[in-house]
Amino acid sequence: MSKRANDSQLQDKHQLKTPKMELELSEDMMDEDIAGLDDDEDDDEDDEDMEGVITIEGIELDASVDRVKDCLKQNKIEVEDIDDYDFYLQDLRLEGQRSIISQCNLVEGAKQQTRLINIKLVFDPDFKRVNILDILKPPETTAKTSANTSGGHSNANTNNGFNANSNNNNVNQNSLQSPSSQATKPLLQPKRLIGGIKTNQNIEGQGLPSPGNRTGNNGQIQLWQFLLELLTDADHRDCIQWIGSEGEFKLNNPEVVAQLWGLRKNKPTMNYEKLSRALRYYYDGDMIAKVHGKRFVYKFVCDLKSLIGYDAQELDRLSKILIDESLEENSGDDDEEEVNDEHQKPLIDSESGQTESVIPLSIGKIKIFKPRRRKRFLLKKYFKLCSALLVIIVITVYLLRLRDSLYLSSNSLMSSKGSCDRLETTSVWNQTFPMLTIESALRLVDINNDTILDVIVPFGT
DNA sequence: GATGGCCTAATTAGGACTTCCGGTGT
DNA sequence: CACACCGGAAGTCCTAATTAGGCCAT
Repeated sequence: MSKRANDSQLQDKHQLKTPKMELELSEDMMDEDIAGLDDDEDDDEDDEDMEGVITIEGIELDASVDRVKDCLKQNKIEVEDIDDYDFYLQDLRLEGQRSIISQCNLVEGAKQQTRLINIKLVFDPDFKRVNILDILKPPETTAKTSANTSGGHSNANTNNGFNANSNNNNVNQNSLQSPSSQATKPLLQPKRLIGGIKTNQNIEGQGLPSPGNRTGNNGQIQLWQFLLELLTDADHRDCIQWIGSEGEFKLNNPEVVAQLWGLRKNKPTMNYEKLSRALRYYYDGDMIAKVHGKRFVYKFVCDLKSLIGYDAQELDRLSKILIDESLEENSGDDDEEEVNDEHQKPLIDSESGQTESVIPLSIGKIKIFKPRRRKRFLLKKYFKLCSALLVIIVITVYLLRLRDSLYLSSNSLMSSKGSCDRLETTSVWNQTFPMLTIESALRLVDINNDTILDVIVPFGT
């Protein structure tokens, strides 16, 4: 709501600043690329205060690592042997020729929402490694403009753009530009995509088809995702926050969290009692567990690192960095009064459809894992069933033995001859068998009709 | 007329909760 | 006693998959 207002204000501001540029650029990118670059340099320095971070703006959605390398070369990045560098996205090594997006599980819907992306990366010379920090989506207007102008962005076109950019030597603090992004640079309001979680609301909000997986809960945000989102959102640190570094988090204000959850799920009557029930369903799985003895404290017991690329500690740290970063950006953004809420976007952002500022895409290493709740549940059920069967079998055997013993005792009572007090063996017949292999249970049968049970030791050959 | 392809609507199946409630523990 | 917490049971909502039926072309 307020974010939306702020974002739109910001966009308005930019549009007022350079209304013409956008139009002209749409018609003739090449010329404006250079102009746009000059115009952008100041902004870039404001944008990128993090050390060594390079942003490539407006590169094609399906750009490969090699393509990014070309872009870096053409922008004269001062890194030796860039070809020797490997690209990593959240510890996942990316293949050079495949598109980056295809290697980080971008859903179909995301492809339909944008044709250009911004890539934030940082060099790690020690390990000859380029770490992709963020994949960002330019705002809707940018994407649309780009799409319109291109048949727009063909490859030939983009090459020109990078050449035009080669004036830019201050790479560490500046953003690199692809031509289509330069056209709209003043409008750029990058949206963090890494770790973004798709929500149906947002997709629908964009009037786009739900991309879909086949998990049965397609497109709907799950509670654990929502909690992660809140936990990485600076706006909600007062109602929910990490405690410790082991994935524990506390609902400082459970009712508020529940209301937010209800808001997201369109359940106005949601409260903590219901939310906690939903949380308890996670206990059967390996997603979230209760921290016993601590009120309103739960814990992510899943491997967040493999799940979303960050563990709890990193998420907490990164969200703090985001806050700091945003504060710096705000202080750098001297002349305008509006607050840029971009920094307050959660790392795990599946912001509701009400705020258009974030286009949530399942990109990056987010994979929607099904909690193994169902499986555990079925196993539990199976175990119960087996236990019940076992009990029945034990009882049956016990009853049978009881019956036998009763039968024996009744027989011995009936035969007044008294009980057996000694054993005597008598050879009835002799027979040699080649081999006795099968042994059965001992049986008591009255073979010679003397009313005394004979012991049968059955063997087979 | 038979067959196959395509499209659409209805049905089914399953996951993830939501709602309610009785009970337990602190 | 209040309140957090637990877990069973039934219901809801949503989506994907499957099925059925109609239409059309060959």
